[in-house]
Amino acid sequence: MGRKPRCSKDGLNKGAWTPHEDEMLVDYVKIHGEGKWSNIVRETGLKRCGKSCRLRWMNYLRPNIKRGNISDDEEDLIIRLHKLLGNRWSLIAGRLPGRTDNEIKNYWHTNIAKKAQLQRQPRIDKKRIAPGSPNGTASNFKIQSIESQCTAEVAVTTTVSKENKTAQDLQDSTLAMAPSRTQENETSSKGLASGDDDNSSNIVMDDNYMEDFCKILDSDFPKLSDINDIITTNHHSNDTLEVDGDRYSVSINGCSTREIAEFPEKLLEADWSSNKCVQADQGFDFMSLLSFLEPTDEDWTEDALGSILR
DNA sequence: AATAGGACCAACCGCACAATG
DNA sequence: TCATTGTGCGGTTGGTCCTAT
Repeated sequence: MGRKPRCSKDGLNKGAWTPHEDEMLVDYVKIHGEGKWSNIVRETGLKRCGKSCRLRWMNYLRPNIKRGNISDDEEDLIIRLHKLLGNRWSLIAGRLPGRTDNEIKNYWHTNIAKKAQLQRQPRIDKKRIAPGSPNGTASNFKIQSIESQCTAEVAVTTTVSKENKTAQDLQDSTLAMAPSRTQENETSSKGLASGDDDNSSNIVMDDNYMEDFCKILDSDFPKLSDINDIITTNHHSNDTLEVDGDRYSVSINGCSTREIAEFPEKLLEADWSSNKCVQADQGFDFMSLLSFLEPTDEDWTEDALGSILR
């Protein structure tokens, strides 16, 4: 935000750390603990900026840093977590004791990404099918994007179909609910599509619920409990989703809202505490999770869940 | 033995965001 | 309310090591 990087101050060392510098940093942390990195320069005379000190400590000097090759199990976990979390290296590293985000990031780029490239299929970039017939009798608006992952290209499609509103109306209203996602995250997906979605579930929502629901699904890390609340609160016995008297059917990635409703319940039932992959009361990337499961072509079964919990 | 190219990884850079004055 | 500071994160760079020719 317009602030000059402190590391660019004159007189501060850059490049590889010397053993003496390491020693000074370790001594400082032993006495003062982690944090307050910018004080180190003032208090020790170490000619490194705070950021550099933090990085050196976190990635190299910190106790319990695990050195050596990434094991097969660790690689497997990295791939799975990357499926779930994307390039959130610090979160991934948090699930791998002794490994740093930098190390995992490097490993990903030098090993796993390379493997993935070999397996990569021809890519279809964001595809957008414009609204259909202007008379609005059918809603044919569809956005489809590709979730590019290390071993598979998975199309993730959010679908909302309407029965008595013009396609453009629906496009305008629903896109307006979450304008940020498509701007900020090209690999995320969102869309509206035509409405022969017979698997649609039985949900009635008013405007507020619809808005909440879309906001949650379109956030980067919707909370399971939030999704669950919205869906279960509005789950009724008829076959449509109603907003302002208009009827919609909703599906995500081809899954009906009933399946979506069951999905978080199953996730909540799962023993997240033992695998620490994703905590039920924390955020997770719903779309990534869907795309992770999608290639298995399975329902939301315990087996499918088990495959990511393993 | 020399060297070019690739692989690896530590460190840097820019940005975002929360805290603080 | 706004500017500044501190911290953390992901992307990128560049130095070093390794390997093939």
